[in-house]
Amino acid sequence: MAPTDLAGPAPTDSSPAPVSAAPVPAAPLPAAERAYRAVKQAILSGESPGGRLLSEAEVGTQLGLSRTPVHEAFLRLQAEGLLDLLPRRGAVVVPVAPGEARDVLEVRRALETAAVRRLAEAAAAEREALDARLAALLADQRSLAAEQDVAAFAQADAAFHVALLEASGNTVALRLYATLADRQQRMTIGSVGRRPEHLATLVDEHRTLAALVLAGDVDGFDDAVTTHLGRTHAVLLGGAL
Amino acid sequence: MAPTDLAGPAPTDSSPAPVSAAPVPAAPLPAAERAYRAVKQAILSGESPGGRLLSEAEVGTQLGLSRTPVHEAFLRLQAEGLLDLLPRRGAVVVPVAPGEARDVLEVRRALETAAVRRLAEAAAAEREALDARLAALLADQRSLAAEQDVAAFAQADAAFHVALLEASGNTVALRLYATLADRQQRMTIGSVGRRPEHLATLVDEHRTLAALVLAGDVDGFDDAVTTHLGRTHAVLLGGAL
DNA sequence: CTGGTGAGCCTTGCATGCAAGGTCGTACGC
DNA sequence: GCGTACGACCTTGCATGCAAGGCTCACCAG
Repeated sequence: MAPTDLAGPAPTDSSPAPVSAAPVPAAPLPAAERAYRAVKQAILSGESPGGRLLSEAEVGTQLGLSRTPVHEAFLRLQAEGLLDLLPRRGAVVVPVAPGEARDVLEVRRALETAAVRRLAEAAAAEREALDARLAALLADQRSLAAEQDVAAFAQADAAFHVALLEASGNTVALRLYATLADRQQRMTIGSVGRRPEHLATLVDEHRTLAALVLAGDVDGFDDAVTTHLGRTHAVLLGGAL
Repeated sequence: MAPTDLAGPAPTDSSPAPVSAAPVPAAPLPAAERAYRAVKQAILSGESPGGRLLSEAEVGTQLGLSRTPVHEAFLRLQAEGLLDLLPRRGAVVVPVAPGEARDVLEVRRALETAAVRRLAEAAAAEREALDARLAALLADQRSLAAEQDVAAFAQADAAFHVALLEASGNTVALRLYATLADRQQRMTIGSVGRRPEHLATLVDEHRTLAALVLAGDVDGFDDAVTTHLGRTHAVLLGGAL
């Protein structure tokens, strides 16, 4: 058994919270949320690979929770397309589909270009405010690229692209975009760190993208971001450039 | 009380399924699924307007279910962005945001154009197969337009656009697109039937779109679909053309 | 009349219990 | 040896019970 390893210590008693010595000062986080994050993390990190059969009781025991919050977590993950709930069988981790990388990249391109299109129609002041924000993010990326910290860079990269969506003000697009980030993380993890020497190239491309946004050049952005997304994927995943 | 009217007869006993005289031969549908559909329908149809506070017990009573399946339904609807769950308060129906129509339309345009772009790169045979399918859908639409059955036409219209996404083979995009349809339905319902005399125009535009897809003219499609989506929204919603 | 305080009611969070459904393994018949 | 049927186990579906948290409203003091 023991398909995954979601919890640390196995709780022998059923007390709700084992006192918790977490440094987080905030509320102890509801059980359902803990279950959700734990299972999602296990899936995205590849710890629970595609095809794995998860059972509520099993996960619940490992996390020291009852089945109820785990069940709810499974439901949420099914809605996100990460889990497939089989009626009376269990929950299987949906395997990454063969062409999923291409699918995600295409949608990201479409959403980002749409965001830039809206920005191009907005007041120049709005674009300049965004540009200032992007400049700050670029500075971070430059140092991360210099340190060749691929994991941190991946996060900074995501922040850059999300900033575009946020600035566009299209909340519907932003929500959809967020689910894509999860999927991409899942595809990327496990091969992170493949090409740290190319991170600087990605930063350069980000600078170019920022300039195109500021200029309101939608077509130029569309071309550039298409290339960029493909390269990002290649660098982080270690595929062909 | 009685904010919504989700159930028909009030079940006095707690038997799981009241024999059910439904003509559907399939399984009696799980309780959680029934709760989900009922609540979603109530939201999308506008029966439960934005801002309304729903309680699990209340809905459960109306549907003859316990709180558990209703709770699960609420969770799913929150994931879809239709419900906002307040920790110990209840669930409020998320109101349609002011710019939501524009947001949805932009994303639809982006996703559809992306689909056509991929189709344009695919084999011509694939486009021809799609074209045949679209032609069949167009025939349906023509008769529905003639009958000025706006509700049925709205469904046929959705089917046309979904067919494009399906044919592209981008399952990620297709999933995202499906959630958009829900939102658009919610914006549309309540004003359906405003401009039945313009349905023929929409059919014509669909024919044009189909031709552009067949020809692989991505830019032409992008332009045409942008106009078309705006007009569709206007016709079904009764706004300015 | 106004401000504050307390209790009660309402809500959900979560654990548990029971029952139904499915799968797999085994034993039996051929 | 092979096919089939039966049984036990494992899974989820859902109802229920208990407890915690928040809001509202009434009551009281000033």
